[in-house]
Amino acid sequence: MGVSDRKEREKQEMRTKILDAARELFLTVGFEKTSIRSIAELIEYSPSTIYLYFKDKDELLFALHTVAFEGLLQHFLQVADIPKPMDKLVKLGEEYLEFAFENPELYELMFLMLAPIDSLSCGQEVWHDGRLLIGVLEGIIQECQKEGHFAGMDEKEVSMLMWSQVHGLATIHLRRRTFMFEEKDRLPRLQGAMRLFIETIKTM
Amino acid sequence: MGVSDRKEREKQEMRTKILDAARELFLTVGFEKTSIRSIAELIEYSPSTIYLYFKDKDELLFALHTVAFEGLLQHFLQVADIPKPMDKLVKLGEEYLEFAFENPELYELMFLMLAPIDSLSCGQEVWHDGRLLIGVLEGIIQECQKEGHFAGMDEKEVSMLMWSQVHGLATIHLRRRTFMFEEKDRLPRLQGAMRLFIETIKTM
DNA sequence: TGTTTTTATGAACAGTGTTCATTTTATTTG
DNA sequence: CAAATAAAATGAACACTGTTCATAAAAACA
Repeated sequence: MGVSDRKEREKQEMRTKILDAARELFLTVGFEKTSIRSIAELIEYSPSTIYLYFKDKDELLFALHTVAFEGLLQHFLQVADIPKPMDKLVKLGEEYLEFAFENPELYELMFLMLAPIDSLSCGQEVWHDGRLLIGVLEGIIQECQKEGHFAGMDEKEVSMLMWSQVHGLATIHLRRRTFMFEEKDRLPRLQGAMRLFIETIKTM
Repeated sequence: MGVSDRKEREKQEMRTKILDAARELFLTVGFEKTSIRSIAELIEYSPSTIYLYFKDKDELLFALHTVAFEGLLQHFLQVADIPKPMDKLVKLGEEYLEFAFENPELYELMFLMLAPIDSLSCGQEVWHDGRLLIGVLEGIIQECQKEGHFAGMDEKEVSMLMWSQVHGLATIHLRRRTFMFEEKDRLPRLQGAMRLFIETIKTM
């Protein structure tokens, strides 16, 4: 039956059509203001149609989740051809922050939002994308260890230290907590902290 | 006129009554599920009454904001009688994480939520509470510098480094991103990273 | 007591996510 | 090709949300 094949393909096309619209609204008007109804309007279907392709809004968000991780992975792959492992590591951190600042809505989806994770009954395959990125980080850390860095340290702990550091800087900024400081101090504080961090791990 | 005095007092009592109810719901059923209507029901007033005492939901949230910061400040004051500045610093970080883990909803309000900050037209007095805490941190860092630590470093940058580090750990955990790892790995990873961090700053 | 000011309310508005009976469209069968 | 069946799309409705505003109750003042 060639028909059911086409049906399956059309179903997939509709899913990506919805996803694309969701992503567009998500990135332009922000997450808060992206409603099922607005997505439906953009693709010129009724709101209820969306529920034929996605269980609920969280499942829709989670599908975007994967798209977002692929974006960050692209950034990560740019470090591959850097020869020195420690330089790789530094560049990785910088790429991470760059992605976070340039794609705040996607970053929110990946590392800040609670909704799509709490609901989705949390099967382990949900975390595939995230684990991949952590894997890249830990791989580079192990390369560094072969060159004598992070001696006697667990690469899992080192990766956690580094991830949480850049994630902390990213979220403080994305959640406007730098507004606490007068404007001229904001960027220097962030950049200064990052520089300090880089200097520190280089000596580890 | 003793009357207007009493009126003012009653107005204040009503405000705290609303705030207490909001806080209770906030901490029990969570932020997402705390609605104006549910607050009104708890204090046995109509929803519209709340709007006589708070401009909107964000202003209400922001009032809780201050309450939350006072809670963390209490934790911070516990380090005052520790003699060595570096021990103070370490304890401060541990207290910070303890507060975050024990009061996830308050932590969210203070450092994660966007709503009460974006709306409130952001007068500088809004940040008073946060600046106070950063002030405590920077004070202790300066004490450390007098003992030879963080030589040649800007205490603003060091404080940013430390804050973002513990904030990063806190949010990764609070936002369930540790679920990426198998269960037995989660706490060790967090604690390991924190231990590494403490060891590192002790050598700075 | 009558008037004015303050305080509280219920109804309504516009929005949300979601469900479901009904209708439209597409496919298969006689 | 026409009728029966299966699939897809929809509009109306439900139960929420934050918020506003004219009206009603209560308190303060004259």
